[in-house]
Amino acid sequence: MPELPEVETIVRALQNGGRGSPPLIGRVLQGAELRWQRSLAAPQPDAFLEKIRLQPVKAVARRGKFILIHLNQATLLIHLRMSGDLRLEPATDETGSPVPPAAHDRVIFHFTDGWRLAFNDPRKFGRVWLADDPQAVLNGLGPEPLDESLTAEEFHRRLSRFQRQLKPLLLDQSFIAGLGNIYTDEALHLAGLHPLTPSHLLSSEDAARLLNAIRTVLQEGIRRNGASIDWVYRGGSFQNHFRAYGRSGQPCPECGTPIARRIIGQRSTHFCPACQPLKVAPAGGNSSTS
DNA sequence: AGCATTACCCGCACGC
DNA sequence: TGCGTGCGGGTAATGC
Repeated sequence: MPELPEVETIVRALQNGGRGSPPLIGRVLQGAELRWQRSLAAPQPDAFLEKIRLQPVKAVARRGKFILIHLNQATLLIHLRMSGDLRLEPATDETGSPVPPAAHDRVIFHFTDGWRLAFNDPRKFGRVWLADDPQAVLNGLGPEPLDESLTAEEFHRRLSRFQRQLKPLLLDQSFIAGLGNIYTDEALHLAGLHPLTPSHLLSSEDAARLLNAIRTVLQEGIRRNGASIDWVYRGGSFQNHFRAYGRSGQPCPECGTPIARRIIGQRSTHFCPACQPLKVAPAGGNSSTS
């Protein structure tokens, strides 16, 4: 269920407590149960289990949509993909009897204090890595959208570098890290840009407006603890404030025109045909004759 | 050749 | 029951 704001919400809960759970920091790993082998991307199960044993959690962080759990010697990386979630909870109830795993718990980390971190993932798309150097897994990710060091000028240069449709480009994690289907549609609507606009046609003003829109929707998503949609409820409330996503046929909040929906880049895409007109390539230009 | 787009795949649950 | 859909992303094929 994660895009950047949902992952950030989970990370903050593991850092400071929240979402009904205490902090993760400081607990010491005892071991792990691999209930679905393919949820572990690397290394092999035996090496994985041996290396996490008695490792303390020193810090929790996020990069793009990845959750980073820094241990003493290595880093656990978790990607929730479409349906993953994490639960930190006691492994036993008040009477001391073990609490059975939930349906779809794929990996369960056990701590020496009797607590456990369950990686729950109905669709089995999520993955867990253990890496000496997290950069080896994260390599290829584009810039963090909320990082101030990404300037409007640099963003414009990056957009100009490709001739790609905005929607698939913003979904490409090597272009910018953390956006998914919801926040991309929301940002394009807020910026007034058609999802099919070729990226190199954006003016520097367009680019600045788009970067601001991306930051605005991500920050609002974080402020509302993410969005909770489909059957997986996580406590966020951003779904009650969507401008375009999931609102096909309903009035655009800006102009009242019905929101359109079409498939772009294999993903359902929602936009206002009036507020987000398609920018066209300048007429004239190349002649094909020799 | 090289980039951009499209097709397909991967489990599962839910609504119609 | 059957079918369409989905907060993601990798690989392969096709197109320009």
